Amino acid sequence: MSEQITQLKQDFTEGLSQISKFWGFPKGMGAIFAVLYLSPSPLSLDELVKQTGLTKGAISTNVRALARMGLVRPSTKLGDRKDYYEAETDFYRSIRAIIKERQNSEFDSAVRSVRETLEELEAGAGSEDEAERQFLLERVRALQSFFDALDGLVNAVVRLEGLGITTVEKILSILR
Amino acid sequence: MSEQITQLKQDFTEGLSQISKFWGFPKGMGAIFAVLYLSPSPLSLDELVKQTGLTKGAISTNVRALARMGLVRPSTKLGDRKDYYEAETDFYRSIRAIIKERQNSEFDSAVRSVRETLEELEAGAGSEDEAERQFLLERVRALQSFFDALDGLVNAVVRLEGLGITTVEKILSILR
DNA sequence: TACTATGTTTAGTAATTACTAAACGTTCTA
DNA sequence: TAGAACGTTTAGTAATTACTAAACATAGTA
Repeated sequence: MSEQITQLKQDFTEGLSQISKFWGFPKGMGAIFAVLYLSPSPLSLDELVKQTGLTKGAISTNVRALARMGLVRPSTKLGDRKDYYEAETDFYRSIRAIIKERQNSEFDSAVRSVRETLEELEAGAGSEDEAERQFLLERVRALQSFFDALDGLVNAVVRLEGLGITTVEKILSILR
Repeated sequence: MSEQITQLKQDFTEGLSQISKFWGFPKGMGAIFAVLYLSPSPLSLDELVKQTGLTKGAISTNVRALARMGLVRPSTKLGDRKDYYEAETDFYRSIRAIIKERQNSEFDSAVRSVRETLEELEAGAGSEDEAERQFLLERVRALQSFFDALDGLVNAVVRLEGLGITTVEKILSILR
């Protein structure tokens, strides 16, 4: 492989690592995805070890996380018991998977806790601090309805089969 | 202030701390915002120290970060040289500010690096590994156009003056 | 059955990040 | 000008996270 192409791949991998880190994922996860994305065929764990410089353990955990997020697909070769992985190339599909994955996370439980706060506030009518309670009620309600709007949007996206460029463009046309 | 309300505020603060952490911001940032959000009037740094349990230093840096993100607004009282802060209650406005803020970050430079990879690939026509080059070109191009689509969406949102529930609902109606 | 090839888990380490405590700088007031 | 009341910066620490190395588990093969 030419010097230049090796260099290009390295730069690209570095870039995706940064992006990964930026979004709160491990740097190594970005690197693994980059290597898979630039490979024309699925790669085994060992090949990933070679190409990323990470150890088996790190690859193993990160690649499975990627698979859960739908950014990577497991695949197998007949008569070969190695696990192979390849990059998902339909990013819109991945986005949906990521969102779905996140819905079962601590994020959702945190959002739920806001709703609980709201419910308790609503239940506590007529207590001593009525004025304050009203104020809090209003604020927490506003936050909750913001979360609900986001949630509606996210769910709509997740339910879609074919979110693609055209859908994005339709949205854009509304926004102008 | 009643026992119960104190408890509610604490739970709420805890919840926002989690959410903050989940999105890759410091836990303390969420706590600061929560306290401000539940306060009917702007709070000084010292009051924030009391109510969050963090130190002046931490408050100082975090509250300024919040201000840059548009989640919090500085305010002043006449004849009082303390800095006061209050929570932004229009979340759609905050979202826009956050996105804007992020545009000048390492994220953008990482995305730029992908574009550079692409340009180099395009420039390198006719080298030895023509087949591989073509393959890489295709893949990197696809990623780039995905980024472009996202970028378009984000920019459209940022440009909007009044992204509100109605806009979100319009989007939702398309998506169904 | 033992051996080999594989992926996973675990215990410890390195690196990063968020925070504290205290020094510092600035501005107002006496 | 000295002192007080602030907010900011800094140097060090605690807490968290991502990783490594190696033990482990499992399944296929001789």
